Amino acid sequence: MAYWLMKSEPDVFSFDDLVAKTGRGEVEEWHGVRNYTARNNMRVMAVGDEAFFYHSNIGKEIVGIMKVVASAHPDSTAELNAKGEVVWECVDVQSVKPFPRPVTLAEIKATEALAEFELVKYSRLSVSKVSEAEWKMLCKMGGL
DNA sequence: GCCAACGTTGGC
DNA sequence: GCCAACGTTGGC
Repeated sequence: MAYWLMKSEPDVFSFDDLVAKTGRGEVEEWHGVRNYTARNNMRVMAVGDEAFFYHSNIGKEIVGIMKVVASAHPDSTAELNAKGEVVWECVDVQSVKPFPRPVTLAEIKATEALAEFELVKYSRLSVSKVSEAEWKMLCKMGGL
C-alpha cells in the first residue's frame, strides 16, 4: 500500500465536502488534474491506498485522510485531444478520518525530518507521493 | 496583488 | 531539438 497527498482549494472542494459525500455513500471523482506528473501518480494508485487531503491557498494545511476506492479511469470532465483520446485520468476517493489537529505548511517547513517532502519540494504538484516515514510522522503531528 | 517556479506552446 | 514567450499554481 502506498501513500499520497492531494491538494484541493477548500472554497472549491473541501475535506468537509468529501466527508459529507462519503457519509451519503457516494464517491468523489478527483477530476480536474491537468498535469502529467500528477496524472502519472494517480495512474499508479491502487484501491486501498491512502492520501492526505491538503487545503491549498486557504488554510494551507493537511486536514484529513482519504482513501482510493477506484483506480485511475478517464476524467469525465476532460476534453478529448486532437486524436479523440482522453489524456486525463483520475481516481475516485472517500474520506477516512479528519486530523484532530490540522498540520500547517508552516509546521511542515519547520520540521527538519520533512525537508524532502514533495509538498515542499515540488510546491506546484497537486498529487504527490508520501513516504511511509513521512506518513507516520504527519499522522502523529495531526494528532492521530 | 505580486512573484517565483515550472510546465506548455510554437517559431525557428 | 532549442529556447523565448506565455500561462498557471500557489505561497506570501
